Amino acid sequence: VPYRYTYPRPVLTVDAAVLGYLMGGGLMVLLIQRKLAPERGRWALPGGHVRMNESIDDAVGRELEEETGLANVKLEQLQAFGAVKRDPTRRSVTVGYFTLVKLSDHRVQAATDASAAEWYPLTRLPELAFDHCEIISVALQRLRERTRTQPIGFALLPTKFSLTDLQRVYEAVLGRSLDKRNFRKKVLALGILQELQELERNVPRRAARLYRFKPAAYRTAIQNGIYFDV
Amino acid sequence: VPYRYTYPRPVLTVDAAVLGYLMGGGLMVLLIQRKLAPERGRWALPGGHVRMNESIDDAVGRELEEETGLANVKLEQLQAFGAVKRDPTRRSVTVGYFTLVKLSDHRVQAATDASAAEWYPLTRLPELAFDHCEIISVALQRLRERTRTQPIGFALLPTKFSLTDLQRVYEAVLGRSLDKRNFRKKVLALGILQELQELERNVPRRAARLYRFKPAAYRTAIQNGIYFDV
DNA sequence: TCAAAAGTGTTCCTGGTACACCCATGC
DNA sequence: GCATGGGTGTACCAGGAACACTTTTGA
Repeated sequence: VPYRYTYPRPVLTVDAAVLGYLMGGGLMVLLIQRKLAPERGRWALPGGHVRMNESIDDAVGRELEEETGLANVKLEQLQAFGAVKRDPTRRSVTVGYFTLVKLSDHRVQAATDASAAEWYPLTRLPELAFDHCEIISVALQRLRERTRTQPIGFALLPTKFSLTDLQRVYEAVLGRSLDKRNFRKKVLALGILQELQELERNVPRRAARLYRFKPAAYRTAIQNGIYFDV
Repeated sequence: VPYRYTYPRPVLTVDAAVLGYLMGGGLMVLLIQRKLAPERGRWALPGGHVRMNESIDDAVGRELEEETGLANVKLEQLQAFGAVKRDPTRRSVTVGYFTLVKLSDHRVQAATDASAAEWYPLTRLPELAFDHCEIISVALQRLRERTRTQPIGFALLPTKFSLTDLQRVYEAVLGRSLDKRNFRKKVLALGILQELQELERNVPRRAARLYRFKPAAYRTAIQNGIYFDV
């Protein structure tokens, strides 16, 4: 039974830019290969149609899980993308979302409308469907703003990490190098890091001390925001 | 002829939170009274349906002009609002926009789907249709962030204004009072103000000097952003 | 002469920035 | 012993914050 409306309606979709950090590889984004038209076979952000009985926030979480297996991820809305020709085959409007995940936490796996799901480095993206390249660039912009007010590094790193790891994350996100001494001073001053009695293993140099974030202080920081001007 | 689709589609609309500043009255928002269902007779943000052959950015400008007479206004997107029950009568998703205008520049006039168009102070809003109250609060939040990076005062004030006028704008937006001497020092240091050989008239006190912004320097500031931490 | 707001500088202190050398480890 | 990154402290400077009195004008 087709659905009938007095006036035409654009298709409404949601898309998720899920970012992760690969040690030694920089920022990564999770892509799927489309199994269906339009843009069949091309790489794209996970996403899909909004159903009538779910909010757009719920829709993007569902689509992400369906297509990549990533579940229980809290996504933040970026904005709507509504250029007339963004989908050459029909009028569609999408709402972009983004989030940060630890690569180590998630083994991604293609499913439903995706024939593959893979992490790609932001610096070497394949040709993407629709305006997904623009969505990713808005996500990156948002992430850069976020560094000032949220402890983003900890969403991206494994539980235990060295201060150098953390600095590399910030350098990858901001796209510039930072002063080691000043970075450590500032990040330790936030008071959300706990020094562990543990060092890196199997490195061909002096092993770095490992840290983790203090869960309570970290939650407070997330909620109240921080002021971290690197 | 009704339009038919294989899957159901939410209605897609756009809404504009147009903010102005009234001397002595604080921040104002432009509202219309709805002439049509749903929410007929209730006050709401100007807005309406997105057509198939226009971008969402174009749609919001068109709707604003149609309903209030405000034309050639550059609106900035906030985000999409897509809770399932935001419109109790049907599934609809809206994209919120906002902009700043000089009250003095615009005589608003209701038209098409609006039976009235009026400025309301943000502090005394009537009961609003749908989730428009939330859209306004997101707009205000965005405006506060904007004070750091854009010379917002000048979008809201008449061409000639005193430094006290400008300070009142920032106080209204930020919701706190500012130190007069520090404010003047900082705002003059931006180098986008031109001192005029002209004073206020008809005030029952010492008249304040008037300023205007230097057009060239102002445009540069808009483009490159400023750093203005009041 | 009173009320009301205009206009004006200085001091203190915090916090950012720049900067170089020794240390520990694995090979 | 050498290459590699780990780890550490100081000095300078800019800019923010706090703060009070005199001036002008109209009523």
